[in-house]
Amino acid sequence: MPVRARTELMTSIVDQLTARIGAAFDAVGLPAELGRCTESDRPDLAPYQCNGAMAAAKLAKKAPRAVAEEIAAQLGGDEMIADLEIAGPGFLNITPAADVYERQANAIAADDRAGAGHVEAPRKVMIDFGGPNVAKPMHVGHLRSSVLGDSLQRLFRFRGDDVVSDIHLGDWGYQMGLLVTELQAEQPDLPYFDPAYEGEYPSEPPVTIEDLSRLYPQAAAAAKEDDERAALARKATAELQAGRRGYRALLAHFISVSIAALKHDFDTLGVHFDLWKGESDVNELIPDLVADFKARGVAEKSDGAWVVRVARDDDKKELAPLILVSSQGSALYGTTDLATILDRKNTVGPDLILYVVDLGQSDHFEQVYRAAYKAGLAKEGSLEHIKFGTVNGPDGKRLRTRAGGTFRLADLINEAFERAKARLNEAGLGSELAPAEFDRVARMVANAAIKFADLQNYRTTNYIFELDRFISFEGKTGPYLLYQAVRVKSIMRKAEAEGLTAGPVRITDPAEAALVRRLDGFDAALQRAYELRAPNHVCDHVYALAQAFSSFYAACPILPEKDETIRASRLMLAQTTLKQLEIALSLIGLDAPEKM
RNA sequence: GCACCCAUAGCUCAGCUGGAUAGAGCGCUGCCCUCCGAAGGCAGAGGUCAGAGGUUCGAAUCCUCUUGGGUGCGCCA
Repeated sequence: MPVRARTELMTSIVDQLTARIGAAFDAVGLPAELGRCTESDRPDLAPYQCNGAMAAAKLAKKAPRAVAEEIAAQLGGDEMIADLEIAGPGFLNITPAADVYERQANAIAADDRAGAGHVEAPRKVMIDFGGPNVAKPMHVGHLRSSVLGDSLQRLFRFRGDDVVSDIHLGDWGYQMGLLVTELQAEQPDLPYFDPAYEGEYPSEPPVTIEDLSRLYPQAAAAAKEDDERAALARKATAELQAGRRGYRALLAHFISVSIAALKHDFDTLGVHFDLWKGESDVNELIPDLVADFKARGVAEKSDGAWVVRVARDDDKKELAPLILVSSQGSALYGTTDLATILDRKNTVGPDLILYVVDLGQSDHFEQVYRAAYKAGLAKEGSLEHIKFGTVNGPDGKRLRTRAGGTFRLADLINEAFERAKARLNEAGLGSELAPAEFDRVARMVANAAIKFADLQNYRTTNYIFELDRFISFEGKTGPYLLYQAVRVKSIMRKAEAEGLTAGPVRITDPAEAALVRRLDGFDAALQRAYELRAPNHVCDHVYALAQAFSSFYAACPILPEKDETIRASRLMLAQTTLKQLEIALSLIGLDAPEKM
């Protein structure tokens, strides 16, 4: 099959109509962009609409209805349009010819991407997951960067970009000094603390992940209370960054222990990174970067520190300068971020970097981006902060444990898993599946619940975490979507067992046409999600598709249908729906089992 | 104090570059399984889109102000 033919076939009905109506606008001397069609807001009147005539009225210096009539006259003999009516001030209501749906359905059925297109010019895109900290266990905030970032990496990759994802661990600052000194207080005899020690350090880490998650809060609390304790940690931080051997060896252990634990959590969620780099990886680049910034006048001295001024005249409020080197001589968060941009420029060469980080850090990233542009480390506009809101409890405040502490991500994942198992047992699935398979299905359900609940909201929304609602199999939830996919799979299995095969789509019922329209909207939904970096548009589409299938399923018998042609057609619709469902689900990180 | 994010049905949330009668889920009221998975479908009630101005043929959407909430604001990350 020639590629060009497929591309031609895969133009959505909306786009085909837009092209034709655009040409009609062009023919009467108006901009073709006015021909843009959309699915109708009034499906009771017609399935598609175009509002261009009203926008054209000013340009054409005519009444909008008159423009609409001219366009309608242009489109008189169009074989794709069965009916075109002018309504209200100048709406064009368009009903496509009956065979349009059939042709489109068959094209989508034949396409292994189920109608989804590619970006026109693929780019190299890096996705920065905003780094869990080595010292601290992941909390619910990390759920959002993980789930959102993962969906974006899947979406961008699917659309054709060359994506490199990086977890970007927080493994370098003051927190590390806190950890080192806290461990020293507990186990002063370890060789890492002996400056005179010259031998090899043990290859076995001196701590477990449990030790780390105990030591850090302990140290942080102590340092908050006691300035001397804090000073000790600061000194250790400086020595670590200066390269003190024992401390660097300890850091390597902390990182490897943390990565092992993080990998476990991320594997459970089904989130994967190409790179497990961290802040400490770019330390070597900092001295030259700082020297370069000073030499070129990008950085200047201010109150004993070296800063990069990033304020702009048209700012509504003055943005504080980015502090490159503190008055104590140490590198800060922003310095490391700049060095990371340099590192990525040298090793990956991205056209675009997306930072999936909560919106509380907006100012920080604005500073870093401006400094990077100013210094020529990145092209203006090539760094984007993909910001997101908080996960809240039922009280509308940040989600906390009953005791008031931060909510650990691992606990949340685990709780969802337990609830999913209980629910599946109620449904009698526990006795039907082998234990390992049962757990696998429960995991899929739990992840679907958590991920869909998160992604169906627009990124910046602060949403309330209610596991009861998310894990429900009824309504707009992840488990419901899995159920729909599983139901279609069951039909396809049964069809295969009975030796029934799919055939060309023929539209015999309004529910079939509605399903085709929904299938046909796939690419538009993906484009919107891609452009806005907003997977909630993918969620909307999957849910609408699942609903359209359910309506179709209720209205149109598939396997029981007596007419062979119609049965084959409906099987084709079911098969195509399943294909698109599975692709769409994969883009939000969900995976449907065979049975549940 | 300043900046940013937000305010839409009883509750939780959508709303694509401004378009007709503002949508979905939960909850509520009715129907629909001798038939493919009813974890479903169909129908209905429920809204001054926080408030007030403005731009526009047209505003939940854009601008200004007010009220109410969240977050951040020079040497933590």
